[in-house]
Amino acid sequence: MTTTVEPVLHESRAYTAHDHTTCINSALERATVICQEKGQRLTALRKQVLELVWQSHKPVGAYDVLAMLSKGQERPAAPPTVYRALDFLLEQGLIHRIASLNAFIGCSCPDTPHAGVFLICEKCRTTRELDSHDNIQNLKNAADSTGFKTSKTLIEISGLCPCCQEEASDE
Amino acid sequence: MTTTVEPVLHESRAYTAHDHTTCINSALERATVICQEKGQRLTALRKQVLELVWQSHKPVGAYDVLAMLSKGQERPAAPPTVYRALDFLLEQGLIHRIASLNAFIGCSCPDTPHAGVFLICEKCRTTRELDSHDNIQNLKNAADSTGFKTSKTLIEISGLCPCCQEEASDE
DNA sequence: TCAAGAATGTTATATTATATCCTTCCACAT
DNA sequence: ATGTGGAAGGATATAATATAACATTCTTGA
Repeated sequence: MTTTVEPVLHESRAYTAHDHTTCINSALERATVICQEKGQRLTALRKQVLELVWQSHKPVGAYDVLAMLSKGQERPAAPPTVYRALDFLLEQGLIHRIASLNAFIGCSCPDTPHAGVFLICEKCRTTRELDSHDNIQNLKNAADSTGFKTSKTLIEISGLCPCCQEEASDE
Repeated sequence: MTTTVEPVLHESRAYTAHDHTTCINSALERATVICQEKGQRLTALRKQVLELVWQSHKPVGAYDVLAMLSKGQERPAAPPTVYRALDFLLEQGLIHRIASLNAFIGCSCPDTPHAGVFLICEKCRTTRELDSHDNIQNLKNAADSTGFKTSKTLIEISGLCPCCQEEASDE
């Protein structure tokens, strides 16, 4: 007998219309708590950058954040400002980096550190995080069985999200 | 009962001393045949770039290739020259791109198109390609079971190769 | 209150990648 | 053999991403 492992979607709302302010607020609140518990300083800037990353369910480039951050400011922010904030958020596990897009996305389950599996829509870029712990473990095992010692896994899956598949079939 | 799937290492020599000219030559020969069969033109430039990518079992940056290519030339090559050759080699499946390093590595089994699983040593950067077809398939299934339609998978595993683990324990 | 370290600001530059236009080369039909 | 069309490569410029290095400000705790 085989145990079927159901993949769990961390951010199940990514594809459907929803009150996105809830996503943002809950992300900010959780971040606040997490940083407090760890004795890390979620400064105003870092919080703002986190909020900007969470503006959508699509990965955001550092320079997009930079532009949003600078909007309306007399003196625009400089790249290191953003990269440092992003680095902090990465370290705290509050965001993930999507290597194939050179972009960043809010982590939908920052409470426990984890390697993400990302489903990236090639059409609309909406990106969903999959909790595929067993698959990751299997990969790790495969790697380690060759004598390798795994420290990080990076898994990015590109394709079409359900919405964009529908649109494609309409045409 | 469970079937244990043994991972297959495509380039088993990556970590051990070996006559690397054999690796290069065999890669070039296979590339020649593959392109001939597909009616693709493996021009002198493309062949040279492939050879340069194969100089080691570590991913090589486009600008590294550029520098090697320009070495000794009166007029150095320009970036598009290299990127075009690399794009061609990627399309033909003769090399892979390692997104986490913005670098390229020769494909050790270019005869059949495939998604790679890469074991990247964080210390010496030696990178080995793992044939982990079943794991990839499982991941795809997990993704597709959520309504996603997978087209590409990117899997990069960082850690320590056997050699660098030994060195670390020596210290 | 002051000192130390963390965070941010500022300037400059490194690194990676692409757009565009022009020239050359090659395969093929004539 | 020769012209032609499209692919390949050369050349120039610039876009996009990321970091180095140093100055200033802020925070926290002694």
